[in-house]
Formats: sequence, structure tokens, C-alpha cells
Amino acid sequence: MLLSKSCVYGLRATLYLSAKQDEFISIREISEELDISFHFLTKILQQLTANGLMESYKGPNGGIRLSKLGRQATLLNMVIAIDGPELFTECALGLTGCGSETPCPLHESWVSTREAISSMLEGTTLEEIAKQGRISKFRISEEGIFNWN
Amino acid sequence: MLLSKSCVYGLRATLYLSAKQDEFISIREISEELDISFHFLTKILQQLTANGLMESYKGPNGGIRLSKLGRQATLLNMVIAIDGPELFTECALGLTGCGSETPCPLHESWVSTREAISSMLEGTTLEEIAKQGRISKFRISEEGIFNWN
DNA sequence: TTATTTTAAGACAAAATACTCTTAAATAGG
DNA sequence: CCTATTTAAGAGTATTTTGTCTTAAAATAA
Repeated sequence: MLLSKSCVYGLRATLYLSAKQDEFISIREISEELDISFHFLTKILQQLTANGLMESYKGPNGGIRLSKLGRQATLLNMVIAIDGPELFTECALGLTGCGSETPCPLHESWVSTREAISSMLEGTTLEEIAKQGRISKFRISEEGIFNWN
Repeated sequence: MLLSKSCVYGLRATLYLSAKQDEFISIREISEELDISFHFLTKILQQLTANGLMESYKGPNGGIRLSKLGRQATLLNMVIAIDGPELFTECALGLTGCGSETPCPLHESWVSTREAISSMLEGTTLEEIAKQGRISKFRISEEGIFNWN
């Protein structure tokens, strides 16, 4: 699995929020719309607020939203905030000293492959994805079509 | 983590065996040289023999070796035998129906990214890696330099 | 103030992954 | 045949990941 489940849930919630304006959206709503366990999602989003990528507000009409920083962020920032940077730094065979001086057999090709992975996640900001989503009607949940308005 | 630990251990053992000739190498030797738990490695290699990629022989002077099929195989075959094909088939966001008709926001770029991953693992056969290893002195363990003779 | 709604935090449980240990089966050599 | 060596198989343990539940804290509104 490329990304952990926590990370996938976090990304889907992030995409959900990218389509919303500045209002706080309740985690309950997100969890129901995307069919993700409420408490589990809460934990994941707490990590993102701790990293300054989201902002939360307690009480009635409270919820969560992308921070200014979060709106300008890319999916790569979200992935690193949840799964850590290891995917983009470590050797594919898990060897600690692996580098161009003392490489494993996969080293050179893995360096360029993980470039491809980070480009995929870094390519566009959330603002851009949201704009594109309105045109392309991307899915972010198993069932139903998400309203990218 | 791109590959499971089981998979990484299996790949490293595979690379170890690729440098050997037709003799059976004991799993004990591999586990000591590569610093992998003996019993755990045994389990992993059993999967590869079950898939016909390796052959084992019991008793004194017994051990394991790449089968004819295994020598002609690529690392991709080994990865799929251990971790299954999911990495190369599933949606990056874990959505079941994801495809070009009803894509997630990552779909198109993920398709080409996973192409990059499979090319990395498919690029060369074990025979070719072993040949290259003799020239480039690739590492396959934390410490020490592996003898690719 | 009080009740309600929401996130925060932490304990807990379940499942998956990683790893260990014991016993069985096969083979070789004396 | 007997013993030692090796893989096979399966039970068992530990750790990590995933998911649940309960209580606290903050905010709103009546």
C-alpha cells in the first residue's frame, strides 16, 4: 500500500474541504459523506490542525476548515503531515546508508520513481484541484457523486 | 511504506541468491548474512517456492535457490508473489470503482506513477541484476559489502 | 446559568503485520 | 538404522495500525 489508510482518509477529507468556502464543516458531516469512522477521522484531522494545515472551532456551528496555509498546500504536504516523510527519503530496500556512494541495486531508479510519486502529489494546490473538480466531477467517495460547487 | 517488510526481506534474499550459481544455499546463511530473522525469512521464502520462483531442498547441504523461472523473473514478480498485485491495480485513494470513467482526482497521474513503479521493478531480470552487481558492488545489507561473484 | 453541539484527548479493542518458538518431515552420512 | 541438518508447518507472541468508546473542554444559544 502506497499510503496508509489514515493518510487516504485524510486526503479524502482534505479534498472534501477544498471544495468548500471558508465555513467550518463538521467532522460528522465529512465522516458521513465520505463513509469514514467519525472518531478515527477526528484523530487524523487533529494531526492536520496540529500541523497548521487546518483550523478547527468547537461548539455549535463549529467544525473544521482548511487554513490559509492549507489552501495553498499540496497533497504532498498532507501526506507528509500524516504518514511522515519516510516514503520520500528512505531506501526502497530499507537500508540505512543507501545513497549514490553506496547504493542498493534499486537506488538510482527508486530516486527517480519517488520523484514521480512526489510530483503526482505536489503537482497542484488544493485550490487548483477544487477548481478542476468542478469541471471534471471527480469522485472522492465510494458511492454518490460529490458536489464540487 | 511502498513495500512491506516481508517483501523487502524477500527481495534482498532474492538478490542474494541471484549472485549464486545453481547450488542450494541454506536459509540460515542468508538470514545471517542479511541480518534477517531466520524463521521469518523461511516463511517468506516458502511463499516464493510455492509460487515456483524458488526451489528448496531439505536435509544436509539442502537450502534454497532460484528456480529457472525465478532466474528469468523480475523483481516485480517477486513483489507480487509476496505483497500481491494491489499496489499496481488499486486506486491511490482506495476507491473501488475508480477508473477513467469515474476517476478520483489522482486517477490519471496515479496510473502513470504506478507505471513508473512497475517499470522500476520490471526493468531487469535477476540474471541482469547479478551481472550488473558484479560491476557496481551494490549493497543488499546494512553492513558489509556483498560479494557478487 | 443550563442544555446542546461540537472538537480534543485518552483509554480501550480489533485486526493486520511482524516476529518467535516448537514440532514434523525429508535427506544425507556414518 | 541412527543421528544430524535442513526446510515445512503451525501455534503462539509482540507490535503497529485501525477503529471504537467515553469523558472532557470549548462554544453557542436559550
